[in-house]
Amino acid sequence: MKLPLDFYRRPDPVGIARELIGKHLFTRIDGVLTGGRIVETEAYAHLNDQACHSHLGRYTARTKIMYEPGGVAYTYLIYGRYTLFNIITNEAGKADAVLIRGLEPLEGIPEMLLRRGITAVQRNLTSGPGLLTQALGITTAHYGTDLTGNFIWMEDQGEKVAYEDIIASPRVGIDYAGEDAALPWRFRLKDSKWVSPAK
DNA sequence: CCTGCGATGTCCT
DNA sequence: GGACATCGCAGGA
Repeated sequence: MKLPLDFYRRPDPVGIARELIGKHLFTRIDGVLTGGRIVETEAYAHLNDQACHSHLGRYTARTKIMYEPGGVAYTYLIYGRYTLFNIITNEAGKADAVLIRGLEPLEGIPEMLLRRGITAVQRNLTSGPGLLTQALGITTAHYGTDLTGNFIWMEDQGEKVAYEDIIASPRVGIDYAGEDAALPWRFRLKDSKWVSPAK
């Protein structure tokens, strides 16, 4: 079933990031269904987390969507070439987010290969936050997209992932966050080949 | 207005 | 292991 707004509008982005492992992410862009199983996430909290774009209430053109009620997409361009996809969680004004970092491709694989410009189903089809967005057709144009709508959504397909099968470790690429860089808020499905290659 | 750089990935050595 | 592409945004002037 499609994850409802209630799922997103809760506190504790860390718990939500963990719960999203084993859920499914779908897009229907230009009428084409693509999607897969989420195997890697990271949590970003508006409180006491220097790595979070909304840290200290920072409110800019880029971060304003984070202050909406949970259940919308936060997309942004990184390094001038990759779009990263986050879900916004919590209630309005409590700007938490979860970054989706790894996906096991399941649905619409031919279209995803086409978008990625590769011919074989291999790890770099959807392993990595900048790659899965390409495969799914997510761009900065999807900034603010309703995650319970018909373009981007998540589903619980009934899978129960065992606690010990989810590996928690420090987040990637946030050395600037000082001691918060050590927080174990990156979650990966154990033994999945579809987690991002990042250390 | 101007400058520096990032929640990355790829290619080269 | 290291260089670097490429551009919107953040922050300072």
